[in-house]
Amino acid sequence: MGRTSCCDADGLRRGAWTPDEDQKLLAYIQRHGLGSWSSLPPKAGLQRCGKSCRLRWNNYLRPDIKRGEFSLQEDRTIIQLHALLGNKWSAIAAHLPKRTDNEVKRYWNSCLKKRLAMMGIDPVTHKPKSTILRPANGDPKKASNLNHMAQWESARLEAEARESQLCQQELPGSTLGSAVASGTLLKETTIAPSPDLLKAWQSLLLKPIEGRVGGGDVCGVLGAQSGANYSNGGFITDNRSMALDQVEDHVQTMETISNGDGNFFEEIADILLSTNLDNHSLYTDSLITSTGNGGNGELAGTIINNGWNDIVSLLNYGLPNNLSVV
DNA sequence: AATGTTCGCAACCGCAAGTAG
DNA sequence: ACTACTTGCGGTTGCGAACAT
Repeated sequence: MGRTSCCDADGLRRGAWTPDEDQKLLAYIQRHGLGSWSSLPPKAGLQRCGKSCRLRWNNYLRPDIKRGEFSLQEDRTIIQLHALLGNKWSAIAAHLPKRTDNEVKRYWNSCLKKRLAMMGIDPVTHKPKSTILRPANGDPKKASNLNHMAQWESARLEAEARESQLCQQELPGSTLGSAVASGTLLKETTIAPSPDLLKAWQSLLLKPIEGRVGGGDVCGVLGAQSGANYSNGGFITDNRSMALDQVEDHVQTMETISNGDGNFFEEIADILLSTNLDNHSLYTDSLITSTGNGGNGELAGTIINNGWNDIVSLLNYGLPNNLSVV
């Protein structure tokens, strides 16, 4: 489109596809299935490069493509996965049945990004633009955690509001809303994670370990505690290594689940519950021990706990009803 | 009605990773 | 181990329709 292309040199066509070309490509793939894209065009009688054919097929001709408006559920999934994965459009699209990465990307750029901006949330960082949360004790790391929580909570509340509105409008007397709120929908949804989602999840789990000195994102409060003291290991006890083992076990479990037939999110929920995260036991009690300034431990535990709640929110509120086993 | 602007969409480009020879 | 080729991905562009002035 206005630019020089490799196709031009070969005298190949470019630009919009004609119905005739679509028909030729469709007919060829129906007859021979998918194979080498580079050798397909001449065999199919098309004067296109293989790349162009692949794109046309993947973004338009594939029979399992859903077109039209995105549902609220899809909106929510995109926003939450984008917060988790960033611009990994193919990974996000993998969790939206029948949607292409191109369409998800376009929808994000043309619609969702603006919507978030209007809500005062930075679509890149997913953090509130003008934070009402002052940096805790002037510590930017703590402020970062609080901002992160704020954006998650904001998205969650918005979704919750819409859900409840839908329930009232479409399903009077339905228990859907309470099911969503209580997380019981989790049990009814079978879904496996994409490798990217799994990776993101693992990084969340391991972040407080790897980044214990410098601090991190959701759980980076350890660094905010007292970087200097942690850097010489002064407050790390045996309990800590036990806790690390626990976390690493969970990561291994996650990998097992992701390879099996289990319900990924259900298993995660079980892990979270079995680890007593609600009681801050994993980090507050095991990792943050006698710091000599006790109050910080409580604060950190609260933030960490909220961090986990963010993830649980993703699991509970972000589960699209229409997703099936990947 | 004419013109300018915005938006939605399809398609292209370049890069990186994977694979075959 | 190296190279050439293929494929997948994310960013970007151009076109046309819809909307605003």
